[in-house]
Amino acid sequence: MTSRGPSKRVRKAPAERRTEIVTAAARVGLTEGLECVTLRRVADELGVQPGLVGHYFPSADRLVAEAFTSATMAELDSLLPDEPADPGHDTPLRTLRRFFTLTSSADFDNVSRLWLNARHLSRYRPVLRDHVVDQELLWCRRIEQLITAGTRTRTFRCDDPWAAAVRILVAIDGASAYINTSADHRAAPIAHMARTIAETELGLPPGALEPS
Amino acid sequence: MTSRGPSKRVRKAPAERRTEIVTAAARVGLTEGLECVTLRRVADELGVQPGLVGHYFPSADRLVAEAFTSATMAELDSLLPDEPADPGHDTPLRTLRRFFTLTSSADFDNVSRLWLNARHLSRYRPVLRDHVVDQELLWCRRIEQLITAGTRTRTFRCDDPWAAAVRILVAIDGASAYINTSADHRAAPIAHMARTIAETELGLPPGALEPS
DNA sequence: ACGGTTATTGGTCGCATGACCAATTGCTTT
DNA sequence: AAAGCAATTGGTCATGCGACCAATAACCGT
Repeated sequence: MTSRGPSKRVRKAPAERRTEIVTAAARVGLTEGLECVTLRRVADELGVQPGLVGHYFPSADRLVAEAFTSATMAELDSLLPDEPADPGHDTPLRTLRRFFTLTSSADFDNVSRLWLNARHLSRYRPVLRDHVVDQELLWCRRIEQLITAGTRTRTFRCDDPWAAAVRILVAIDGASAYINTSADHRAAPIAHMARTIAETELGLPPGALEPS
Repeated sequence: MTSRGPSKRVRKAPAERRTEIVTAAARVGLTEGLECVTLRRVADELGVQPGLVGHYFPSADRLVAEAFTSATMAELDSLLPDEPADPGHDTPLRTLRRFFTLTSSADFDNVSRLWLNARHLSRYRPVLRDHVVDQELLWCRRIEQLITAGTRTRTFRCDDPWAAAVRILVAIDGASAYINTSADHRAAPIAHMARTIAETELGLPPGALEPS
């Protein structure tokens, strides 16, 4: 962690410090929830005085909003890299399969919690709300692109890639709505629902998107 | 509203006062959000001192949890009355159709917000969490019963009513996750998704659940 | 009519938050 | 080496929260 000492003062370039703050805030928001992203909490995450965080973010709302964007942006890039590294090997089918494997894994739980968190908090915080809407559209577009690509290679059959992307995300968000309350009874019917819906939306045979 | 006067003291039977408090708390939770259900807010909703609310709810957590249960319980009873008033006229198909009409209407928005709110807050509040799980199962069972009834009259064709009920609710919850952030782009593909899924789950022809 | 029970008042306490600010000190430029 | 800029400190302030409690007054049974 950070040194416990009497706080030797460290001076950094504003840009660097700013991203450092946002990154720390994103970490807190992802693991503990966005309501824990406070000036004080982020400050001692960095071993710094609360006033400093307040200096970079005169309004705490912006900090929360940027923390959310930072976290979800990073997650999206890990789920669906914008440019596939190896176009020959990373087919749309393979990428989508990997996507469902990842979003079904327990590592995605904190991300589910974050989305739930942000969508609720958007009720009270307009700034956050704007960021959430942006990210929702971004995620949706990223999936749409993937579907469109797969349609061109005849892997998928889909008339309206945008609508398909929207519906796939609805299924994922619906399933992850229970992340904090999951009763075991519901687990089974839910587990593969998003994957199944995706298969029908894309004209794939059942099981085509199961992890290989 | 309540009188503004120097608060003539009114004494009520404990049971009555208690339900009065819970009802007021439910109203606040439904319209303003569960984080607004505070001792003070509920107290002046009733024109009463905060200490009184604290007297009936030594832990504020229970108040929030009971407010949620009260609100969702009432809503469920209005959506799917436990005993159909007229068994000859209220067929399962009709009831389900009405259910989708109501859940799609704007009057349901506050309920969607409440569920989203509660599911997120459950992350931090174990007592609320238990109540949410109970209500989730209750809503699910109520739909399962309806499906089972419709299966007996050969209206629906469905092997696993429980799984069908779960998936229908996932679709509804998925769609209502965007209640606070809805970008218009997504509105169209989402609108009828739950209804469509229900139709396929129950072996109904497309449009069978559209409002008549 | 009266006394006792208890629902209700009206206040206090400690804590956490965001906002704000003067003083300090590290770094860069001259 | 000196000066100036600004990143950083370390504190204050008002607000809203839950918890707690002694005093009060409304209602009941006698």
